[in-house]
Amino acid sequence: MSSTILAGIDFSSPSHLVARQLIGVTVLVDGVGGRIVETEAYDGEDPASHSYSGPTDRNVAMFGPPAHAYVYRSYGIHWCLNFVCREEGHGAGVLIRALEPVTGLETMVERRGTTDHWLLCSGPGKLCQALGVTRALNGRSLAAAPFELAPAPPGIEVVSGPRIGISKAVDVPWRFGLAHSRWVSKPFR
DNA sequence: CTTAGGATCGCCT
DNA sequence: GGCGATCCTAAGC
Repeated sequence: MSSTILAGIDFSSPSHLVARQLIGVTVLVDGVGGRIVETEAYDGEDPASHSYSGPTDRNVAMFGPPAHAYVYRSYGIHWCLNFVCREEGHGAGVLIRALEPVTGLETMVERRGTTDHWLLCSGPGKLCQALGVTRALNGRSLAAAPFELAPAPPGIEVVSGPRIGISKAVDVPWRFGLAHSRWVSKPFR
């Protein structure tokens, strides 16, 4: 079996721990990407999670091996990227909500149709468009191309708060962000 | 500044 | 038929 440790993170850990550790990690897709500044954790026992009611055709990747991608379509329009974590079969993952764009700026601008760098990756749907993430990457290993992960630098300061855009478990503080970052989808308070 | 509506797919009741 | 782990645009205050 493949290792669940990537970029210095043990993806077999509970989702909220992985979500916190992912802040500051660099993620590239085909060489385009940046530094993760915002994540949200979801868990198999979590009413707000897609995996709460068990596997379906859409969410089956969440029940597969950790350190793999779960990509789903949101509101019929956007793609959203998750990193599967916890032990296999549990159905947990971390939603990647925002990046600080670092590499491949020209490609992101072209894909997003805006030259405003603040709008390139400041939301789960936006960053998938900027990085070219689609269903084609669903279930793929994060340890292999086109994915490329690099560890976070030491001394990262992480803040947390309630998750965005959900109607269940609204008070669970499983949204994590890089402190003071201007690249998040919405400010923390 | 805030609020409202449309786009449109997969899963639910 | 309804409702999302969203985003964009337009209109109102």
